[in-house]
Amino acid sequence: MATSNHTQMAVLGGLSIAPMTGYALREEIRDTLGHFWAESFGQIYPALTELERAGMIERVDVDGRSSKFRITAEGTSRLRELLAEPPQTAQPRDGILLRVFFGRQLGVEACRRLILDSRAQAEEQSAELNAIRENLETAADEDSPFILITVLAGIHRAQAAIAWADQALSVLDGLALRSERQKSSTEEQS
Amino acid sequence: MATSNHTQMAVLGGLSIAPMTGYALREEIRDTLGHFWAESFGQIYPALTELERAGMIERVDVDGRSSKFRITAEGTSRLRELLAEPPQTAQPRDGILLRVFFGRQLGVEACRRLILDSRAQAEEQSAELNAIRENLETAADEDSPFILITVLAGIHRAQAAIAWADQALSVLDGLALRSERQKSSTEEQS
DNA sequence: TTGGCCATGTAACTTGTTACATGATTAA
DNA sequence: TTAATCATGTAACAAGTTACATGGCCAA
Repeated sequence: MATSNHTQMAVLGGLSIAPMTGYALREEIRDTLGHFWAESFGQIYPALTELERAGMIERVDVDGRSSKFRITAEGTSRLRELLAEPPQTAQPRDGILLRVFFGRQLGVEACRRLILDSRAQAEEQSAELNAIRENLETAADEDSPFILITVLAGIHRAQAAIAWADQALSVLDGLALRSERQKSSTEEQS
Repeated sequence: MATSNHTQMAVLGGLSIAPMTGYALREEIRDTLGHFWAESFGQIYPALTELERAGMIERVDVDGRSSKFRITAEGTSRLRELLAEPPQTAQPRDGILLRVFFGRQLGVEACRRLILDSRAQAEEQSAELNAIRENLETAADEDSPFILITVLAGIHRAQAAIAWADQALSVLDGLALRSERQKSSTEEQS
């Protein structure tokens, strides 16, 4: 499979920060871009092969089984080219919202659980990112302000998810209350 | 291509609200789930064929070139089954954040433009969804509270995107200021 | 000596988009 | 009569995940 521009972008971008092996690249991407990006081995290794063939990256520190890759001058200009392309926003797909949308079929209780779970996850994420944020705010290298901005995005999103969950739960409470009243008024009629 | 569970979920879900043609289904999905879900014709038509063969949906109003589909009892129970499956959150991929992350390569000005664009989009989205929200809050049918919850999610996200953009821009301003000062102090030294 | 991590790579599969082909109906 | 919209469907392509295969190194 020919690798996508996006994967090339992530790979070249990673190597623009420091030379490393394919394995380390995956780890780096998972740990630092994890909250808004993902690449699997099945993408990274073919991308490395392709980029090397095109002279965008080169091997250094070849030591038998493993080798670090370094970005070349052509690679850097290719990276800048890719970054300058307009970002095509992928179609959003949110399994939780899809389930909530059809909540009448799923049932109020199951909806509540879904929302509570996603709230808990957002809390966790927010805490994690805030820890990273503190380190970044004192860092002085050239990359960290940009990294900080992406972390702030994650924090805002997590906070929004929490606020949404609370509001959603109160809507569901109102729903439960209403059906409760309906039930009792039906009983009175009978 | 065998259709995915998610597409089946969306198709069965759509038909659980009202019987309609494949074409109308696409429109409905685009217009009401649009801010968190997408399906293309290439997914919908094979899914309809498959679901019909499995007895989950059936044709009504066949009029030569077009036919409406209605969900059957088996279809409804299949839908409930699918909805109850744990939502697997797809790997997030945000092209804007990826570009900002490598902002040192992309340049501060290009970053600013990206962020401003995404802010404008979020403003638009927020306005659109707020209009929908007003209609939903007065609606009284059984589906609308759930739909309202998904709309609220979109509004919270859009607001978060706006707040993030403003914060990000102020980080970039600080960066520009700092490099400005560095330049002038270098000039003093020379 | 065994299990875990580092490291590389491939193949099969799943998922989804886009472009194309076709044709009816309807409004300007 | 011509363009837009409704409607259905397929084929080619693109993108990405997962599982598998392989093997060295190191610590308990």
